[in-house]
Amino acid sequence: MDERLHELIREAVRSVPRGRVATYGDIAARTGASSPRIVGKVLSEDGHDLPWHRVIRATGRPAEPVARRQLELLRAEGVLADDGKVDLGQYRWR
DNA sequence: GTCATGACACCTC
DNA sequence: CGAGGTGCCATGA
Repeated sequence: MDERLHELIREAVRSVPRGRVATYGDIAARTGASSPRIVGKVLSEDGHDLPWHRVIRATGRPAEPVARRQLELLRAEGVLADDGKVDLGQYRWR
């Protein structure tokens, strides 16, 4: 794994504004990651100190393993989820 | 080298 | 809108 890319991804996640969200694909495209999967890997391994809850899947639903906690954190920032699904059209970053 | 796994995305039906 | 199949790529056995 390229360390520079690793840092770029962390930086991109850090740059997501409070009250907004981004998809794994968005972060991947913005950082040049070869695949959205890489983003998920970085978050799971080294995302504990990042606003990881602002990164969700393209469907608007958070990743399964942390879905419950993620929705709470988002709700605390003003990102409302309709039946576990975030309105990307409204909250998607840039 | 092959095979399986996973905080994913996209296309079809 | 959803379910299923396919593509994707780093990692570890």
